[in-house]
Amino acid sequence: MSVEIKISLNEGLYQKDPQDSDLGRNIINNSILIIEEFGIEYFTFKKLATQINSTEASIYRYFVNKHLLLLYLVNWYWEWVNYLINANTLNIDSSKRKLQIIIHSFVAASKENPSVNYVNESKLQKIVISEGMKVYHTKGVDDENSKGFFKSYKNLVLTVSKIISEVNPNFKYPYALATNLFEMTNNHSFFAQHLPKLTDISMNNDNIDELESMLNYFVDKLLS
Amino acid sequence: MSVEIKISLNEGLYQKDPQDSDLGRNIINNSILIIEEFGIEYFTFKKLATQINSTEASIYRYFVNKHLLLLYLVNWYWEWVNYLINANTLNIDSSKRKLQIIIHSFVAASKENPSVNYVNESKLQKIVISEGMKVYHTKGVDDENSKGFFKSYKNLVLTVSKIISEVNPNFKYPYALATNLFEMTNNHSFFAQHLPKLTDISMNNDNIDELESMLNYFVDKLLS
DNA sequence: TATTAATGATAGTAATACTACTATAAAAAA
DNA sequence: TTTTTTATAGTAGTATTACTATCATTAATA
Repeated sequence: MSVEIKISLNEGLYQKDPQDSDLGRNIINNSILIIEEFGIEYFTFKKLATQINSTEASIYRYFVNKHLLLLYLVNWYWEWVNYLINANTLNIDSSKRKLQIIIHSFVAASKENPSVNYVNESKLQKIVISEGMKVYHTKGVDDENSKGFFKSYKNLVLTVSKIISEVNPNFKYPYALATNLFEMTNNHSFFAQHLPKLTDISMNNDNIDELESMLNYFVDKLLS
Repeated sequence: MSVEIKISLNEGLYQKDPQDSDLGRNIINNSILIIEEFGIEYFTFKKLATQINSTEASIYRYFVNKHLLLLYLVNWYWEWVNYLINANTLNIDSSKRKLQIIIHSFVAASKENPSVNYVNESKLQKIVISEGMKVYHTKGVDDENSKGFFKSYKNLVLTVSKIISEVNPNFKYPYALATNLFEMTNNHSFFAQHLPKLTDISMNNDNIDELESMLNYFVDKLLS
């Protein structure tokens, strides 16, 4: 028993929809595995082709280059988190509670039931934490932004900012706080693991409670 | 009349200290210009060599690769901001006021009097805003961290966290807030220019007041 | 004057990031 | 059924990147 979720993404992100073929789904699936393990710098279409017994040329039919492939994956994550938030706040009345659920979704997205079998959500979250910000820190942002490649992120931020404004209509920075919550989640996950002197949370194994507490504390204070 | 400031950086960052020779200073100076204008992806040692009428091989004598060169530049910035903070808070008694000065230093670092003639601080700040986070979002972080390559950042965060704790000794997240202030400064500078839907501040020309106000507001609320 | 250090000049290599063209098998349309 | 289209694989080739190595030249130092 599984509910099929079709995540639809901006068509400009790919040459050919990878969700529509075995090879495409294989590309998604295995690029996540390789990037998560070795990082985006190491990752090449050649290595991916070898791993899935295909060829570079075939992969290029799906994605223009590895940057666009990464952007596709990160967009997928943004859409997925947005979906999670909508699903989990559907029957909640309290805006404060909604915001707690949002924070939980940011932190624990990868703990949710996997919804698409060719996407390892847990590894994808790690990619977003480690490589996510690279998709917009390029000289091509403005161009890509005009093509709508960051629409999913802006949507997510809009969703969250609305709830923030419901909690406190006088708060002057709902967008900045929404963005910051998402970025802080990812940054401090990363810092806890790799640069612990830059954070207060300790995150051995997979204990994410501290991070969630901190984000809730920040939000409570700022919106009080 | 100028006060000479020698910024000393971890020796592992370079093969040969670029501050000690004309070629070295030329490398620093021109790499800042190229990276600021075209981004780190476009930047290569070959292009830099052509621009300064030198050779790839000569540049490799100073830096192992472009990643280490970028890390050197970003370290330089971290040290410089740390220096600015120390200089500008020296005779200040109030911790609250110190924190305001810190925020001002983060936001307006590039507006300070230039201190080293082969470093364009204004362009370096833009590099840090656009490319800074890439220096630690790599698979080599742990290794580089163990060599002390992020010491300057950790130092900066330590300095700021101490002041935060002075303002409110009960605040549980001084390190995270310190880091977040620095990262938020850079992120929202970038968002204001390229992805305005992700922030509330509008930053046409070089009006940085809104950003500074926001950061002060966040700090006040969180530490109250 | 001999020695060392710094830089330049040149060459070469493996990997990356592609593009192009052909072949073949399977699916869809005629 | 035959034809056509589509999807993928296979192969080859190119410019650029990211280096490494070697040797020559010049300037500074002993």
